[in-house]
Amino acid sequence: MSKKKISLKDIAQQAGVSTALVSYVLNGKEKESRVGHEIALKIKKIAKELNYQPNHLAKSLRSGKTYTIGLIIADLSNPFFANIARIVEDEARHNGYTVIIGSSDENAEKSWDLLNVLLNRQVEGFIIVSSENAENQIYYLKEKNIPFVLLDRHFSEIQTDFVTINNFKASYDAGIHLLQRGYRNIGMIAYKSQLFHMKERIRGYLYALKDSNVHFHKNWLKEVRFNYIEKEVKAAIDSMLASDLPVDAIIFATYGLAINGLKYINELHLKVPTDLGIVSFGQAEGFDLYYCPITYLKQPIEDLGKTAVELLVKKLKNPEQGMQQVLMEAKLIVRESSKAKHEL
Amino acid sequence: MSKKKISLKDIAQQAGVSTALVSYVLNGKEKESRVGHEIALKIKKIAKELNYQPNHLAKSLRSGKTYTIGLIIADLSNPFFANIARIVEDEARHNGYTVIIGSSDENAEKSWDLLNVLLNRQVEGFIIVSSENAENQIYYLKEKNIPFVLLDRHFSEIQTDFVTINNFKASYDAGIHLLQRGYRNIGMIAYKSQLFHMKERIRGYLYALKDSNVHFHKNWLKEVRFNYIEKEVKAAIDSMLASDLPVDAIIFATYGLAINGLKYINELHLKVPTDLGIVSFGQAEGFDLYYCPITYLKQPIEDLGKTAVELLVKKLKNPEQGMQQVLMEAKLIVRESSKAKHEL
DNA sequence: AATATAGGTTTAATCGTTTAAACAAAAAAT
DNA sequence: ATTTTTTGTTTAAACGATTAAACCTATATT
Repeated sequence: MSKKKISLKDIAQQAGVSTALVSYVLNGKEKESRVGHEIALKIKKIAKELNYQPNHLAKSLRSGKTYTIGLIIADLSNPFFANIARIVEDEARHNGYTVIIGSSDENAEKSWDLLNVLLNRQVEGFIIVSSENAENQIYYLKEKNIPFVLLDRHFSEIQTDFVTINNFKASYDAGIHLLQRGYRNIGMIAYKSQLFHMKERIRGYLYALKDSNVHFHKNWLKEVRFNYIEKEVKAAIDSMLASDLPVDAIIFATYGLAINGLKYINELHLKVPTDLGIVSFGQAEGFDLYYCPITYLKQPIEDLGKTAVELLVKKLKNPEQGMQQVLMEAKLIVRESSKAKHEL
Repeated sequence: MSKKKISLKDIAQQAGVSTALVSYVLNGKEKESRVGHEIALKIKKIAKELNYQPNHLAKSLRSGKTYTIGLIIADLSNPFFANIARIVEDEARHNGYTVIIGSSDENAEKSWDLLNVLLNRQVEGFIIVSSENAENQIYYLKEKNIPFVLLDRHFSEIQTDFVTINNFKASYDAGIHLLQRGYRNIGMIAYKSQLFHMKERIRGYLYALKDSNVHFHKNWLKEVRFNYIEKEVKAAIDSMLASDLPVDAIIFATYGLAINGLKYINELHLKVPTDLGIVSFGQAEGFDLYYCPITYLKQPIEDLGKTAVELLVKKLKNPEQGMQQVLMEAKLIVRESSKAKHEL
């Protein structure tokens, strides 16, 4: 049934010429290589007839270029990242690259695994949404001079190419927004993480309070562990509310935290925004479904993904390309959950 | 900085032997090939020292096996599919396979593109969450004898391997559930689609009514177009409610439909489940966030993904492997949105 | 007429592996 | 002391493509 794969040789045989000619013609080098017009036509015809599909492996082996990039995603089950993956794959393909995606599931060890599998596969470069404790992997890539671009998350202490949003500003904006709307005791729930973007989100929050002369109460900031998210978010909220200076608004540093937090807020029969104002990072349909649409920081997903590909491709085409770092703005989408206090 | 890649040849040189020996040793064939014990150790040591990483391209070219499978996903931005992708990638890697993922975005043409790119890349087989109108692609693969497994969606008129849930039964269960809870005028919003799983969901719904001797009112079933989902879902709901036999419950045939529908139901200030009982296919955090947790059909995501890989790998290892078709059960997770009428 | 140039095609090396087959030397069997 | 067997190693072809170089032949230039 399935006839064997057609190779250059098969075409050459049918046409009664050497494989060299076939290669020249099929790669559009008939001019430079002065292939006879007749024979060129014949070769093309036969190639079409046999439905010739070049073997990418052979091409790559010979040329040293695989036109493949590795995409390591911290958590593919997160819709934000899944969307990024979709964009990256699409954009890369339009640039002639194929993407191999792996989800590290926020686990540095798995990330190493993936990195090695992909390197074995001769990927030319990486786009990485890094997980925590993966610094060594980044250093490794740097040392080996393997091109890569960090996406969404980067490390302040390692000089690399990256594309992220300005997390400090985004968080700062969120804080200022709530303050302007009349909220005073603003809490933040973030992940306990060494990752720079998370620290920036916290820093932005703190500066918003500071710049507004609101005295920060240490009980307002909660850092929960990824692996205990459900339990610890609950505890965080309990604690924030039980304090002598209970919060009247919460900023969630990620979409996942918000989901957990809002669920618990429902359980407690607290009303948003009457009892608690809410702003969250990330976006997802879930926020639209909440009885009170959530104010959130919208990240330019498409732009982030496309730019990451663009930078990487630029670097692959030109190894001399200098460091490229892009910061984008997140946009605060204001909705019901942060309604002005005086309107409540 | 980055020293050139280490090849078998380099190791052979250092050890003062031929590449053949190195290959034997590094592939654990020292026994069969009677390699000297001493030299074997030496080779291993050098390989480790130089941190030798085999070139997968060369291996594949020579052996004809790429240990790569293509995963074509109808819509990677859908969390359900993103999760499937994550599972498939993980499971495949544990079986020694690498996955190249592409999102067809419910577009048959893009799906063709992907298919060809992946075939060029010499993938050994496919796992496909098919989009509509992709029958020709399936026939193509069959004709070419290229192994593949359809996942989540399959075509009733094409004999293929597949792994899906029993959509008829799931939908039937949802219908019966609502009827038992006292709802009488049950509507369904589905996609207008030739895809078998969608037809099955509709069929299950209709049979649930029939078997319960509830007369089906043609205004209760709405099929909306994917590309006009927002507008048409609204129109569907309006129409269902305006009818002389207005619905008191709705089954959404997919997660995406539910999101849109629930948003609109909020806009209309209708209360779930008092005004409208709800059951939906699919799962996502969004459902938990709704003021009234949504009753939904939970699909065994992990099982689906793993089984698809399993079937494909089995087929790759043994081309004689006969047709494999697996139907799994979706589980109805009962929550507030379908509360018994008499308890309201 | 001898030489240079252009036109058209083939040869052969190469990329990094694998592996059947050939080869050589030592050990065992005659 | 031969022959056979075993053990250890190398050779070389193959996978499917690319491409510099070599090679013809015919025409143009001197």
